[in-house]
Amino acid sequence: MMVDQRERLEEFVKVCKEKGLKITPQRLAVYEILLRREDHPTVEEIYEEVKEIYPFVSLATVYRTVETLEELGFIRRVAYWGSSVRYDANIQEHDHLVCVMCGTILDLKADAGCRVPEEVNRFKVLSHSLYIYGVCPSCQKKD
Amino acid sequence: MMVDQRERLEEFVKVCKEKGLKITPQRLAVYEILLRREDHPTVEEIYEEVKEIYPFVSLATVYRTVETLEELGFIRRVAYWGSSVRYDANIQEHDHLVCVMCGTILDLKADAGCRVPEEVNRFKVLSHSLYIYGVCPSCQKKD
DNA sequence: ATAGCTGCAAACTATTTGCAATCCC
DNA sequence: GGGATTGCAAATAGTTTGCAGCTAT
Repeated sequence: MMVDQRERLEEFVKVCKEKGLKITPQRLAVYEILLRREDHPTVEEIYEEVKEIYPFVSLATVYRTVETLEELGFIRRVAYWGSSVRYDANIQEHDHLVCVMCGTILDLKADAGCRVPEEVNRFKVLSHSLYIYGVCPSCQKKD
Repeated sequence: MMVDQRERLEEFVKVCKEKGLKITPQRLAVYEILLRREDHPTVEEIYEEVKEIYPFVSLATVYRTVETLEELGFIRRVAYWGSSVRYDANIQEHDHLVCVMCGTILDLKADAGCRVPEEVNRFKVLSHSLYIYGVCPSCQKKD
């Protein structure tokens, strides 16, 4: 697990070098945080965590960094309900478990068994993901 | 199809009366538009269409109306990629076909065969939906 | 008559952008 | 050194809200 994250980080450094992008501490921090977290944080949440290490970081930088990471294909924007975008460093196909009360989104390893054809309604299919909506254990208690 | 829409509209009127909500032309127009359209419009798009009939309608009213319709369970917010929320008057369980180029979202009738258990990871499951991402025919041409 | 709605404008929240100073390679 | 990146502040885009007048029941 840890090893995999390190590999991903090294891959990121490699790709940045290839593209002439600079390896800044802020960039590494944002990607590390996203690799470590499993709850698909918002940009604001990533910012709060980066600030613990680099107190002078600006929110705009975090926005620009996630944009870069997304363009390079290292992270994905998660389809969401709430008012802000959430990001996910797990770029393999996987399903999502969404709490409709608090908005938390967890990854589900196993594909629930959907087989999606390469073409649907004349759309060229690129990927798919299954969203399961429910109430998480901690929100069930609140009720 | 038309009949079904009329039924839904009558049901809406009935529920409004029960709850002491007023049946205003703006409300009916918004719901009618959502029933008729199959592309999950944004609030702005609904507003543009309502304006054709009621030129003095305000965007805020459309926002308030979709909120009401959502609370009453007549429409659903669709998980989305773009920057604005999209709404869907089809409240039955169904899957979505999303164009990653233009953001259009189409409904897919047939369930792709996912069987989701009632409890996953200790979440109480309420519903689920499958998102298939791809490129729509018209965006394929643009490339 | 009156509670609920509407339109307007102002407020808010999330995100993007321009720019001068700064930092990696 | 020099282009890329950053932090700040200002600008946008999407959405919400307060309020006075209007409308459906």
